[in-house]
Amino acid sequence: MSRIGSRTTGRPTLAEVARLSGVSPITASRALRGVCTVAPELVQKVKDAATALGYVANPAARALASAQSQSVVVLIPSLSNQLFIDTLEAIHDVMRPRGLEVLIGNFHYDVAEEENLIRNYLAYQPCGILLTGFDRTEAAQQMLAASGVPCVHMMELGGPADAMSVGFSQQQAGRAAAQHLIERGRRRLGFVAAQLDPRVMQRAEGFRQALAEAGLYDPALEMLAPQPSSIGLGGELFSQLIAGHGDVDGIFFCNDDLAQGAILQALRQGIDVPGQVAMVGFNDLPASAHLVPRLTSIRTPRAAVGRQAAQALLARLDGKVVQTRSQDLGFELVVRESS
Amino acid sequence: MSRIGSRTTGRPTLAEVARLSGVSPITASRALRGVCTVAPELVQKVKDAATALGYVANPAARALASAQSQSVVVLIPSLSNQLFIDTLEAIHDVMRPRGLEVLIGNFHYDVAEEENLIRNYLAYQPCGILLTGFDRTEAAQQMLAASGVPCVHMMELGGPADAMSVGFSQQQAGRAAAQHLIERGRRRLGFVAAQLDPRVMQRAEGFRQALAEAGLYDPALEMLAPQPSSIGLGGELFSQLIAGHGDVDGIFFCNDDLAQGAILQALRQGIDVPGQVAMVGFNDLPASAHLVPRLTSIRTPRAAVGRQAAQALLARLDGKVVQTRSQDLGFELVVRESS
DNA sequence: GCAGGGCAAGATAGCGCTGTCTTTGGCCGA
DNA sequence: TCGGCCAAAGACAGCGCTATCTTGCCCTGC
Repeated sequence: MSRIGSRTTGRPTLAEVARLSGVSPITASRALRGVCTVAPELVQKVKDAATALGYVANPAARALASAQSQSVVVLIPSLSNQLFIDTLEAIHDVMRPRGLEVLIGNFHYDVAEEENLIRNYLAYQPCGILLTGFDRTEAAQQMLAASGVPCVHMMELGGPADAMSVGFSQQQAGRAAAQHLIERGRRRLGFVAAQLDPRVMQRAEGFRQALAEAGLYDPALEMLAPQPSSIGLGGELFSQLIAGHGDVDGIFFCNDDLAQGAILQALRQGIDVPGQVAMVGFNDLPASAHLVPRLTSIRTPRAAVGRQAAQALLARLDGKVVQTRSQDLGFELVVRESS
Repeated sequence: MSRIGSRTTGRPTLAEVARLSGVSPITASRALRGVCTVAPELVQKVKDAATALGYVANPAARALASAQSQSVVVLIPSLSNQLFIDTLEAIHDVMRPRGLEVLIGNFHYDVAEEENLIRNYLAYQPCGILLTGFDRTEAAQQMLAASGVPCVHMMELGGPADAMSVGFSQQQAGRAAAQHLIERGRRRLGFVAAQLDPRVMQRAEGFRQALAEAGLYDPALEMLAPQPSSIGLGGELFSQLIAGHGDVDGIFFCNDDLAQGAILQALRQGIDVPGQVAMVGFNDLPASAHLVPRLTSIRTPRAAVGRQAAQALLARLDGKVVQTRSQDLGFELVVRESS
């Protein structure tokens, strides 16, 4: 009896496509989704009708009927860090062509906020979730497990035995930085870090271990700042470190922007890099190869992490048996002028 | 008769919340949505029940029933440009607390791809769309108009009389760069640009006009490269320009990364900045203030653009009468050592 | 020649929520 | 005291699609 004030959207519906192509709505639905039990000529007819009408399926109706949306949730700790942007872009590039929507949750390095995002995003019934690292609340882990939605963990390796992960060993990367500086004959090695997230702390741990093994570890040469990493902060921390410990002859920065700030600050203060101090950055951001001197850095496969994580998830969704639950994409020490 | 293989999701539904709180599902729905015709004590009861059950509304069902999703589409030309990330983050920060999902479409500076994205994203029945600039296909414009979904245009001003926009005058910004260099006594002024999108070309136009008015315009001093803007490219274009025109004494770069690359290249080649050549960048990216010499740049309100555009859209959705259809947020010439 | 099996296509029945109309009940003025 | 009115709560139906079951057909094998 509802005549007045139609609640319809005005957009063409599956029923109209079905009518135009002379089949039932279900067949039209199957044809458009590529379900293989439909005769090829019918598929063509349906697709033609859909094109003619400008039909695009209503994702809400689809999600409601199938109890699953065509979307993937990505939870990252920050949008301000180039690192995650590269990863995000790679994920987008894999997912979009498959017709999957990417829902981005920025939890600002806060596990409580991440838990909230998980609670809310699970309501979307995503077909998969891409997470950063393994550090989250008990409640968040339980919700994820209870939902049954496939998860892939990015950036770190390890975690629970049944967890899929794509990343590299942050700790090994820290070790590599230390070993490189030691090989270069440096003995008073500093560590400068900001935004002390779990991955930064893993790098710190690796760096410390390598120094300790060489009998060179001196906690006084560590500058750990909780605030976000930035070029300006890098310059400041570098100045402080040098002012307090003039004998420092090598520094590992937990992120390239800190190292870049330090190089520029050194240039300003007339401190010779690498003559007086060698520097090693992390992530190999675009500017690093162009600085004066060019910055030695540990190149991390951040785009590859996004791409492989996305593909691993897709493989899992396609029902393929995923053998390698944990993919180590490694890292690469790129030696340049600063060391 | 469907007993076996329940199609339900296992998640608590509105009906369960209603049952637990002793009201009808509709009342529960209204209570949770904040519809004001529900008695306060009932609202509290319903909210308590929802919390107790861990209820989160199913967005798909909600969108289907109301013919509108709680999401906003943002279409940007690139994720690789820090500019758009800042804008995006600001949009996120405004929308998320309002419970609105942000759907990001990256159209890679391609109007055909943008048209496609619009077609597909309209199927989501978003409650608003944020667009970059005014340059799009006829079909895209028609779809947007036909959909009736409110749009806000970012980054540029002007456009159709009924269009809402938040941005600044790209052309004026180009003029400002030229005027600054002219005031500094520079006479042989170069223009270096990449990623020649409509906004870059507007800046170019403003720059040219100011030069022409001063009788200083020389097309030979323009370097226009279609590829994406980058530090490396900036260094290359700078070298080429100087090699071909040794008398150039001032350069305006359409983006800071180009200018940064040029400054570093100059440092390497021993070219004095600003002694021999003054440089002005665009966007005032984070590194610019720290380079040696510090880069003069035109600071653009990219985060503010995102924030205001988002708020303008929200105001429109709240039914507020929007007076200022076009918001000019201006720009700021930040003079530093490079000029 | 006919039973049985397999497969393509359709009928049916919701998914979980909200727009719309209807009902209920309390309060006011006459 | 009573009719009328308004606000609050509920009944009903349906948004557009797909999971599931059913039907009908053709082919195979004895």
